[in-house]
Amino acid sequence: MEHIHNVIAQKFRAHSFLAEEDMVAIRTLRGHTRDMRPEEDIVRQGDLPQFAIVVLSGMVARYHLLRNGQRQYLSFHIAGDMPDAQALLLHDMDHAVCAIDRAEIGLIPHKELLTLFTLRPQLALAVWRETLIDAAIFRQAITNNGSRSGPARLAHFFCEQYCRAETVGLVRDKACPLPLSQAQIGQALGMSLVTANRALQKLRATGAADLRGGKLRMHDFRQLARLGQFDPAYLHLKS
Amino acid sequence: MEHIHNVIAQKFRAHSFLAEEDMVAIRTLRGHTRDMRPEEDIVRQGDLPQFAIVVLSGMVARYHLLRNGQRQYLSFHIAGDMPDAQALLLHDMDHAVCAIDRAEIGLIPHKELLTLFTLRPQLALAVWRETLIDAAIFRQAITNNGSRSGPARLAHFFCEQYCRAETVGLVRDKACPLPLSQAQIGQALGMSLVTANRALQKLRATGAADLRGGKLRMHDFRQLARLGQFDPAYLHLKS
DNA sequence: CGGAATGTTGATATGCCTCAACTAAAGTGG
DNA sequence: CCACTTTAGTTGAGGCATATCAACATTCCG
Repeated sequence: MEHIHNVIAQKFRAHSFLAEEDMVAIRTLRGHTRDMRPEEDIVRQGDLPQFAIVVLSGMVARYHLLRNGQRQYLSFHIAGDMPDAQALLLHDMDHAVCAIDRAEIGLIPHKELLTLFTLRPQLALAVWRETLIDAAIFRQAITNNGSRSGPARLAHFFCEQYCRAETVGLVRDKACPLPLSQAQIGQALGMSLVTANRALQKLRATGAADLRGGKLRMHDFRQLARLGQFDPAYLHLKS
Repeated sequence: MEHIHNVIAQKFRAHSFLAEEDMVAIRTLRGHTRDMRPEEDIVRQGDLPQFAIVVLSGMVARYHLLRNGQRQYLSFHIAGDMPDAQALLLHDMDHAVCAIDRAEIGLIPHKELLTLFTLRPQLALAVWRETLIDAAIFRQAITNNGSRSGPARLAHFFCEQYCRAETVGLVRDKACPLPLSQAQIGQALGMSLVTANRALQKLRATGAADLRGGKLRMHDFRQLARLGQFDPAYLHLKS
C-alpha cells in the first residue's frame, strides 16, 4: 500500500506542484495490488472498470483490437503511470489495457479517487494533467506514424520511452527496460514485423541505440533525437 | 456573449449531466469573440495561451508542424468544441490551432474558467471529460492511420466527422460541412494528395458518401461504417 | 475574363507487405 | 544435462500499394 502511495506521489511531483496536504491525502487512498503475467489483460474493450490502475513495476500497454483480430498498440506505461485514468469519467472502455511482461499494478476504487478529488481539488488537476500528457503523447504518435520513415519513427519512439523511463529513475548505464518484441513494435508503429526488424538494424548501424533482450541501450541520444526529430517538449516535464 | 454560453451549454449536455446551477454558472463567464480567416492560426506551437478557445461556428483544426515545414493535422473541431482546453493545465502548446475556413471563436480567459471550476467542480469534470473524448479520438486516429487501407481510413474519418456534426445539429439532408481540401485530408490521414484523391473516388464509386464543395454527403452510413470498421463507442456520446 | 487554387489522371520508381526459409535463443521435459 | 519444442529474430524474393512527378481539367475568385 505504501508502495502505491509513493509511486503516485513521485509521479505527480514530476509534472504538478502539490501541497504537503495533498501528499498526506494521497496516503489515505485504499486499494490493492495485483501481479500480472505477460500478455495478460487488465481491462478489455467494452469493460466498465470500477478500479483505476497504477503501474507499480513492469510495463503495461493500451491497445485497440480490430475485427480481424489485429492489434494496434496505443501507448506503453511504466511505474507511476495511470493508464486508464480516463475510465474515472468515461465509463465504457474504448480500448484494452494489458501487461507486456510481468507487471505489478495497484488498483484503486474509482469512488476512493473521486471523493479524494472533492477534498483535494489539486489532486484532480494532477490526474487531469496526467491524462492531458497522455493525449499529447497520442498526438505525437499520430504524427510519428503518419509522417516519418521507418527508422525515424523507431528513433522517435525510442527517445520517448527513454525519456519517460528517465523521469522515474529507470535508466541505468544509459539503458532502460523496453520488453517489446519486434512484432509488438510493428503493431505500435504501424509497420510489419519485417519492416520493424529492418528499421531496428538501421538504428544499430548508426550506433545511436539498440534494443536487445528487452533492454533499450542508448549510445548517442542526441543523434537518435536528430534522426527521429524528437523534441521532448510534448512530454511537459517540469524540469 | 450569449452565443458562447449557449454553445458551451449545449455541448456539455451532450456528454455530461449538469445541474441547473451549473448552467447558470456558465452564463457568468466573460470573454470575447473573434472572426478567423481561412488558414489563420489561433495559437502556434510554443505559445503560452491565456485564453481558452470555444468554436462557435466554422471549422478549426489542430496540427503539428515538422522541421521540413510539413503539416500533420491532428483533429478537426466544430461548434461547441474547446480545441485547446488542455492549455488550461499544460501551458506550453505542443501543437498549433488554426481555422480551416472562416470561423467564429469565443475566447475565455483561463482565469475565468479556473475560478469557475473551484465554484462548480462539475464543470471542471465536464471539461475534463471533453479532453478525454479528444484523447479517445486521437487514439482512433492512431489506429486508423496505422492499420487501415486508404479508402477504409477515409471512410472511418468521414463517419467520425459526420457523427460529431450530427450531435451539434450540423447535419441537414444527410450532409454536413467538411471544408477540407484533398491535400488537407492527406495531411490528416497520413497519405499523399494523390492517394487521398483516389481513396475518395473509391468511396464515391461505392455510392456510400461523397465530399464535394466542402460538404460531406452521406448516402449510406451503414455501408460506410462497415467499410471503415467504424464503431462510434469511442465518441462517448450519452445517447 | 484571367489567374490561382483545387481536383483528376497517368507513368514511374520506391518502399513496404507478404510469404517463406532459416537461424538463434529460450523454455520444457526426459 | 541434453534433446526437443517453441518463440523470436533475420534474411531474401516477389508483388502490390503508395509516393512522386508531371500534365491537364475544373472550379473558384477577384
